[in-house]
Amino acid sequence: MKYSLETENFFERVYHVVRQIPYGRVTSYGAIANYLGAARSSRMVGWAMNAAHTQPDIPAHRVVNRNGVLTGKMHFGSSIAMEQMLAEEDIAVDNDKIVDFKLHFWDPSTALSKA
DNA sequence: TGATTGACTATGA
DNA sequence: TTCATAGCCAATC
Repeated sequence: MKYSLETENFFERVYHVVRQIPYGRVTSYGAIANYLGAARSSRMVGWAMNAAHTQPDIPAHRVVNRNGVLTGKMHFGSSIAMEQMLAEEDIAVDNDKIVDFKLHFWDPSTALSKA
């Protein structure tokens, strides 16, 4: 079968960025999309994360929406699995939402210091 | 091939 | 401030 190199590349980029998320930090789909130059394609990041389940090294629990809400927690098998993993990284989660999200927020565009 | 969906975000009321 | 709608692009049905 045939894969779209651009799409595959996009997915790879998403995985790469997510892997760069340091311990105790989180980021948003939009931030990743923005770093990839697809700020309007934040949904594609979510789609990539859906496929990220094929990649065991993807800390998807560090990726939330712009409000810091664990929108994808249901994709971790357990509804509490995601917040538990975040709790292990000293990230407080209240009502499926990261406490002081902006303090834990990690912007790849800034952290990776794009050229 | 065409229509619908989706781990989102931004804007308007 | 909260709710509803539009836009985005790719994958799935």
